[in-house]
Amino acid sequence: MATAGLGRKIIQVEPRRNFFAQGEPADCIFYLQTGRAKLTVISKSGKEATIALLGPGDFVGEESMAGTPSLRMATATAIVPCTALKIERTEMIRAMHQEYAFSDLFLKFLLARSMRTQADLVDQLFNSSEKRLARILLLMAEFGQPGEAEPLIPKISQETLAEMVGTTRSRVSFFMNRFRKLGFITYNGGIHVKKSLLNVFLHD
Amino acid sequence: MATAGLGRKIIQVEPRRNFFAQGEPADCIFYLQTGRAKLTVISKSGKEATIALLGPGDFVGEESMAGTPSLRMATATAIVPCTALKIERTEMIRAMHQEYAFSDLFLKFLLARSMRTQADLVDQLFNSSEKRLARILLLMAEFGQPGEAEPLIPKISQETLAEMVGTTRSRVSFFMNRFRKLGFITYNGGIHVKKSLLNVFLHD
DNA sequence: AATCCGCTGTGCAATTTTGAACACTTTTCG
DNA sequence: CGAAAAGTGTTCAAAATTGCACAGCGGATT
Repeated sequence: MATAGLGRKIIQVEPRRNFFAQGEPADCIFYLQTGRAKLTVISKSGKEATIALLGPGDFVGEESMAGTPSLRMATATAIVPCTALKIERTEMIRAMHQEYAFSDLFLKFLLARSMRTQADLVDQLFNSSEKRLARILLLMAEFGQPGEAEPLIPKISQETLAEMVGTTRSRVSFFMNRFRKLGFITYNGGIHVKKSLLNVFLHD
Repeated sequence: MATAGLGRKIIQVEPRRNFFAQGEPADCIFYLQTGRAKLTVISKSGKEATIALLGPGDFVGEESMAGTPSLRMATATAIVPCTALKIERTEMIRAMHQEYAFSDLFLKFLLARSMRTQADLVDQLFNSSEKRLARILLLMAEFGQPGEAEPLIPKISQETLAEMVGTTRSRVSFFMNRFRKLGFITYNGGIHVKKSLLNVFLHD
């Protein structure tokens, strides 16, 4: 990052504040250094869906790098205090042409993101909402503290989970209790996830 | 393409034959020059889903460009006779570092694909299967012959449509007839689409 | 302490979706 | 050609999902 000469514009974003909002012109891209953020979309009918969680090392707002000046397709919101580099479109293009390492970094990110989104789509096409909830719980656990056997998922409302799974809150509540009875999760000031059990359930 | 020195390995793929199949090692990428192909995924339970249609100018098999040698996440199948460049991973990396124009081309493609997949995911999260079918019909019409007022969608089975929409064939049959009664489409050796009407329906 | 407020656990009726049938109609191909 | 295969229109009961509604349960606010 430093060698690419991009260390200039560092910004801070407080929880619940936006990096940008759906519909705004997309003229810059962010590189998240610390914190957690989410990407959400709002439908015409007012429903909200969370389509991605973002952490350190993620780029936010790639749509700005597509050809013609376009608009933000989603809203990026900080969950906890965030630090990020703000990079103008033109500056980003210059950096990518100048630094192999940097363009490789961005390319790898884009590929990873694209494949993850594709996996989400497949999940949505194939699985029931119960399986999808199980999958999201596993992903969130991993997102929190990678590698731990029985991670704790910070604090997240069933409403938000419902947005991510693509279902209703009452459904999430129902499944969460089922998972609890089955011993897949424990509620103890946050959600503890038994990865092994959940994994078995997820893969049939 | 020519300036990047990639014009060597041209391959032909006949309809119903694969560029590659889900689970195989991913060591090369294809650049589709002529023809039509589709990307499908098969679930553990044997269900099939079509997650993208591919045409001239599309890259196929980007997963091979992700860091560590990985596996194909989907199967790419020719729909009509296809001509494509086959590019080895290492060669692709070299070309991208050597030619700005080429790396820009690939980057734009990746961004477009990523955004399209994201839109598909959002569609899946928000809309009913009827709306999703309407959307797929519109996209397919545009994919066939861009710009025409009342395009004809080549030849596609309800089974395939169902795979793309993420529903069952009987449901597709039901909706297609509804659309016909409402004048959104006509069956006349292929499917004629009244874009204006379908658009109105889609956007509430 | 009393109140408000957001989140959660439940119940239930209405609606949507699945999955599997069955009868036809086209296509494909030996 | 004629049989086999593929595709289509339609049912229908079973299952999953939605959309509400309402009650309890902290935690914060005054």
